[in-house]
Amino acid sequence: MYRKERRARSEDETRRRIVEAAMRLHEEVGPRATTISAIAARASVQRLTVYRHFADETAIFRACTSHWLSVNPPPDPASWGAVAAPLERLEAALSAFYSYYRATEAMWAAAHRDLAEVPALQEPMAAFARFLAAVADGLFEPFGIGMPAGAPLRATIRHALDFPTWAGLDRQRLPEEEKVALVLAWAAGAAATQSRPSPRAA
Amino acid sequence: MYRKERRARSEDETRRRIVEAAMRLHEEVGPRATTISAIAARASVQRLTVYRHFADETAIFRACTSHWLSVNPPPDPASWGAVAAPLERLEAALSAFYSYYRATEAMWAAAHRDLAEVPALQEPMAAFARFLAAVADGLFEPFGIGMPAGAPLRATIRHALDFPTWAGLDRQRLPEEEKVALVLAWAAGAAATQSRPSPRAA
DNA sequence: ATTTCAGTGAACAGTCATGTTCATCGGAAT
DNA sequence: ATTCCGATGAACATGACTGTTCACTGAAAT
Repeated sequence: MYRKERRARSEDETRRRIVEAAMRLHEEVGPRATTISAIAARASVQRLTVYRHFADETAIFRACTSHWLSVNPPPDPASWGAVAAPLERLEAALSAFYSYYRATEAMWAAAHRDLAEVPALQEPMAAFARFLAAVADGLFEPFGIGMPAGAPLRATIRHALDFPTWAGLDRQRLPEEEKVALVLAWAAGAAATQSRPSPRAA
Repeated sequence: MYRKERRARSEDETRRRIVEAAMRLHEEVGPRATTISAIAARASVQRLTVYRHFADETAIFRACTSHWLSVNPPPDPASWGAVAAPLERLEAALSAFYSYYRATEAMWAAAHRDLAEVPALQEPMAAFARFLAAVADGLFEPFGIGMPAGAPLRATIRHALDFPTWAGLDRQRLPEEEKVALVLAWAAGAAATQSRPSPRAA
């Protein structure tokens, strides 16, 4: 029989080169504008070879996403799990997310931009949104504010964790520490509104 | 001579139809994906006719932008100019912007999404950003906080005026009044940090 | 030495958009 | 009645990408 060893390795090498090329293009021009031709050229591989390794663009996409996430893992909630004080915990999480966003800015910007046009992007982005929601809950809970009253604080935390929020503050040229400090101020303000009753009956 | 009267009117009619078609397409599929062919089809006009009326896509673009802005004028700072109390003034402005954004959501989302890929979009968007900066200044000033100290509040107001901020809060399903209330809470929190000194010397 | 097969290079058909030319229609202006 | 000219419809060349076929190469595996 034919078991192939070194052969399989060089095969994997080619595949890896294709995935890496696709990844860099997703980052540079966005997933939407990334053509199979461009991937092949960037990987120094024949276009046909790409087709041989991946059935369709979605398959390339999946490979890219998981590879990229393994190289750029999002912040781990465990890293601030030990911090008991709610504000410090929030600060730790925000710092982690904001430096993550700074490091991976190009990819997140591209992903958000092309979200509507690239169906294969929607599942992973939705998953990340669920992750952010869970993180927000984990940061909100230690404040010990009940849910109808805590809604503003909860919404503030969730908003702060979003990439577009970071990007918006970054466009204002705020350095990372000031972004974090600003959000902490918002949280303080939002927490203070908890008692403000909605104008029900006049 | 040939002065054309009714003729000119029907000519303008055609032009108007083209601009309207382009506008609706910009809103529906985004400026980037709007092709001249699609504009012609939508306007029930021959493709060649579009070329006759506009030299290049940029020309169509300019016509669209100005027409759209005349139909959808952004909030006028004069409408809250009379409100003296800084917080109420801020509230009035935010309400105005947020209902404007709700009404024109599709276009703003498309514009922000395609900003990088459509050069003709960059000038008008930059102009709008300058407008927002001016509005932010006008809302910040009445608080009477000096500039080094007031930076967080100023940044908060500017952030709140951005379309992506509105869109992010909207994705959290906050109704307009709650968005405004939330931002007011942030502003209160940001204003309260004005005295916090930065850790200069240890 | 021979088999196997990933990758090559070239070609082809198909889709969609661009920008340009040309002869022609038909209503408005004279 | 005749001229003007905006709009038409069809055609053509161009460029980019997709997906597929085919014969071929060359190195790894036997």
